Amino acid sequence: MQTSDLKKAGLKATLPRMKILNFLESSRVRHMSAEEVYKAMLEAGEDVGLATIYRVLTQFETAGLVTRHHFEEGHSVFELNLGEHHDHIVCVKCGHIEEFFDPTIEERQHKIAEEKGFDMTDHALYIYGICAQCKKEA
Amino acid sequence: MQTSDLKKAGLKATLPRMKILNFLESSRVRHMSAEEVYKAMLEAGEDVGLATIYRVLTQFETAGLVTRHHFEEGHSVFELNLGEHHDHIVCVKCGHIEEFFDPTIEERQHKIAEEKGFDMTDHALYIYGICAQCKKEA
DNA sequence: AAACGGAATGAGAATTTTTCGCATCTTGAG
DNA sequence: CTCAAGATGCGAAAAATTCTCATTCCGTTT
Repeated sequence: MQTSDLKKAGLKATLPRMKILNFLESSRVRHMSAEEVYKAMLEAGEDVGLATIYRVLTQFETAGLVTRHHFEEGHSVFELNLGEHHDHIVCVKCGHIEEFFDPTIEERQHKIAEEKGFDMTDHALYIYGICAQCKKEA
Repeated sequence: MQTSDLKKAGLKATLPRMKILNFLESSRVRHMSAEEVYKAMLEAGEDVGLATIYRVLTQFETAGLVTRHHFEEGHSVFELNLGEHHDHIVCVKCGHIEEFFDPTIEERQHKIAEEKGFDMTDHALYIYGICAQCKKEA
């Protein structure tokens, strides 16, 4: 990451913002709550206040750097945007998440929004189920 | 509604549960938060505790009488099940909700779950946008 | 129809998640 | 280097939801 990435997004390049963006880019976990980001960063020795994590993640979302998801857990989950849009299939047993992209569905969604007279701004598709691993273990 | 509806769902037919089911069936608003149900029932003279509303709506969800949605507002929204599955397109300006059903999307979803090795238990598709009315007003 | 046991309710306390207020500190412009 | 605007940190405050536990209700058994 670079300070220029933040500036391009219209955000001042402050230390906490750099640290958070940095952390998201280096994290192998792609979907995290604000709390999880906070704790993981603490463990990594980066002490950024929880309120700041919330504020910055919301700014990142507005700037399009990050996507906020509302899974079924009662809190927001954030994911760094890596360019390509995709949807999610979530295991209701173990929380395992896989991503997919389906052009047919995308196209139908646009058509539906159009038919209903909406200007689509966003969309979210979540498939819930039991993953292969959990099926085996059951 | 009948006490038998609750019994069929495996729930004891208590007065609060009857009142809530009754209320949902008679409400013209189809998507409501627990808080909204609570307040609307109060105004209608039905005093059921908020904690009970939460408990009962969760039980109804488990029993399949009701569906819980996670829109972008940070709280759960409940909808009485009327048989046919459908998805939602939500106006991000005024909160207006329309429902739709698209067989092509449904089919693709099943196929995707299968490909990924999941047993699909549920799925949720939300399209967000600006509705025709709000576009006019802007 | 009276009695009983287990489950359900109500009210408020407690949790959890997220936002706010404000004093202090940084960033970026000049 | 200086300064103002904006950002951060911390704790308080909100908002959403769950929990605790004493009391009440439901359905079954006498």
